[in-house]
Amino acid sequence: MSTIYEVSKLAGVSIATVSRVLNNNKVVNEKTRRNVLDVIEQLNYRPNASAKSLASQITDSVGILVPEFHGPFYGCLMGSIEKTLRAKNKYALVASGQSSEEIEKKSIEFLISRNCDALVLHVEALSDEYLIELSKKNTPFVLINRYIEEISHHCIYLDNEHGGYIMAKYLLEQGHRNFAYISGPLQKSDSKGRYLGVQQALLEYDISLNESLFYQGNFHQECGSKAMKKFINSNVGFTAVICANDQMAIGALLVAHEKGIDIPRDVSFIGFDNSILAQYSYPELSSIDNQVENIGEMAANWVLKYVYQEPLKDIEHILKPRLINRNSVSTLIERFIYIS
Amino acid sequence: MSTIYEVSKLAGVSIATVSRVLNNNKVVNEKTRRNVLDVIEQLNYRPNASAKSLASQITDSVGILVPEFHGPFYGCLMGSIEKTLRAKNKYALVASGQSSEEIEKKSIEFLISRNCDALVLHVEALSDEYLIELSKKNTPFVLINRYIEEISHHCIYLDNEHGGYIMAKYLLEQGHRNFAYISGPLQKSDSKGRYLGVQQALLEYDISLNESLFYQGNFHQECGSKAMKKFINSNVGFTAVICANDQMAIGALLVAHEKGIDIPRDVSFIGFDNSILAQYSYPELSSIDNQVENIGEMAANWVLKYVYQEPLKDIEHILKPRLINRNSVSTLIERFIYIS
DNA sequence: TTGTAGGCGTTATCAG
DNA sequence: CTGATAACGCCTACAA
Repeated sequence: MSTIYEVSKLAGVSIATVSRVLNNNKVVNEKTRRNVLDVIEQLNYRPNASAKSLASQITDSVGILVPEFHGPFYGCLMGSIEKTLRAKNKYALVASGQSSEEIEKKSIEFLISRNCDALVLHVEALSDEYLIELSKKNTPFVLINRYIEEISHHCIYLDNEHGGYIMAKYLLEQGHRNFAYISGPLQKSDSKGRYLGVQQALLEYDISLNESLFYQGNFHQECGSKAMKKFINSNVGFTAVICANDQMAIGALLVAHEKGIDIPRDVSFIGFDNSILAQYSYPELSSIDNQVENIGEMAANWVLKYVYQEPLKDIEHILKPRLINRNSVSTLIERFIYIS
Repeated sequence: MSTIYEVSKLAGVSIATVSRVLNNNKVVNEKTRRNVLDVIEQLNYRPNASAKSLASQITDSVGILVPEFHGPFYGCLMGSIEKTLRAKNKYALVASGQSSEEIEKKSIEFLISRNCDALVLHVEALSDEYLIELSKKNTPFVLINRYIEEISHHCIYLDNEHGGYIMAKYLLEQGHRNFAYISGPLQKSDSKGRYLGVQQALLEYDISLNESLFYQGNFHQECGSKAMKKFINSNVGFTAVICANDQMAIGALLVAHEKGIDIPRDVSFIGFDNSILAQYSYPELSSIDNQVENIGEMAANWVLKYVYQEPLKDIEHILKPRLINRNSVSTLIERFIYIS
């Protein structure tokens, strides 16, 4: 691999000049710039990243920490971050935190020790205090899908409450009045937000959730199945099941199938996340888009703007979810009209 | 951030000695090592990665190139690679190739220019020639799920032929004799392998595939649906549909549902990949495990063994798929016995 | 067993 | 506008 010295020698200039053209420093004469550029091409010279980092304190790399790489959410998130970063010649260094406080902590140190210019964090186990403390250190970071007031400028997240609101609202508008709700773990802020949003919509119609038609799950499929069984056994009537994510919705669908329930004729279902599962389920599941790609892009833009001084317009910190309608919700209104 | 100089000063030794204890060089006296270690702890010293790389020509980072980050396969792959690497304090740098020859090429240069010690490549558009040429350059690499004879030592891949064989064999053993087959694009080696394996199993039973019961798709869901429609319209009888991946199987399932076909009573289905979709489909889909995690781990081990000289046992280059049985295949034999 | 000193390939400050 | 030259922080012969 050729070095800046060889370029300077062949071009008949000093390494300082070569460095200037490499970094687009305006002061160099157009003629010498051309000449240097030619030699660079000719030698197929590529600057050494380590040397550059050592001298400039900039690595052009940003660390991404997510709980895990598989699953529909994090892949998309990383994908859109990398794509956005990459367009500006920045590198993505990745690590998984596995939802363990210790591993998340270590991963952050791991990434910092690699001199990442910035971090994008989707952490679950780390405390607010730790993150607030981290914000006082040297490495800037963005926090995905988590809101901490003291460092709100670092936070980019989905408006879960609005998401919960629109999913319930939609069902209400279709004429549904009797709901079952499968929640995520309520100590998690996203679950809480979704639940609050749902309740708010119900409140507007003076409806409250029957206790036997509420189930708190952990976002996995099996909970959805358990929940559905509980609902059916309760013998309390309902026409729609609202699920805090798609996986639990699928779990519930499976049980409904087993029990011979016709979907959406007998019972409607709506999920959250608009994950790939929603498209592939039977029937295809109506769901709430979680904006994962936009969030990733926004996070990358945050870094580009505030860390790399790229001229970008304002960062949106709160992303709004949208309803994606498929085939799992029936309109009671139409049917009613039709029948009568 | 403290440097090696500060450590050396406080410990009363030279930086060379500090460097030695950092790199576990045996020659240093146990007492001075302890002392240095203490000071390192005390100062919370972390070696500067850029400086280390510049001096040693080793970055401890390996580049991973996959077509995309989302989807069930690549997330798992990256996850298992990162986990394995991470356990040995190596970093994962990621890039997406987007199945475009140009982008794949640029991504490789991108990763090489970052001084990756090695690459793990899952590329689709790049030619064999390019990769063979690449193998002559400085940066070692592993090639995932692709076999090129000239650089076979670099290749780690699934035995697709065996996978095709066991999926057909299993159905045969359950008494099925009339098959429909939904293939992937046959110019791709994995599709070809799976197809060959299936044919081989059929051959053992003197069965050949009816042309109207063959469909070449592109691994996406819609193809599965189209294929299923074609099969049904052909009016040729079949009791089982063999699908070259899960997504197409799901597409076919959807159509089967629409047509009121009872699965698996009327028709059995089997997929390939054992992706998350297989668990979440209705009915849960029997499938062939594609060993993605083992492949990722093996690739990382390849790098650890041959690039970082970690003492590891032999690398398996060909991974064997396994049958994962769920609820989408019926046994004709039992039914026959039962009826008679 | 330890220390000295040159080198890794850039960037950036000062003179010129 | 260009050129010397001192960092940047670490590794590694070579010497002692």
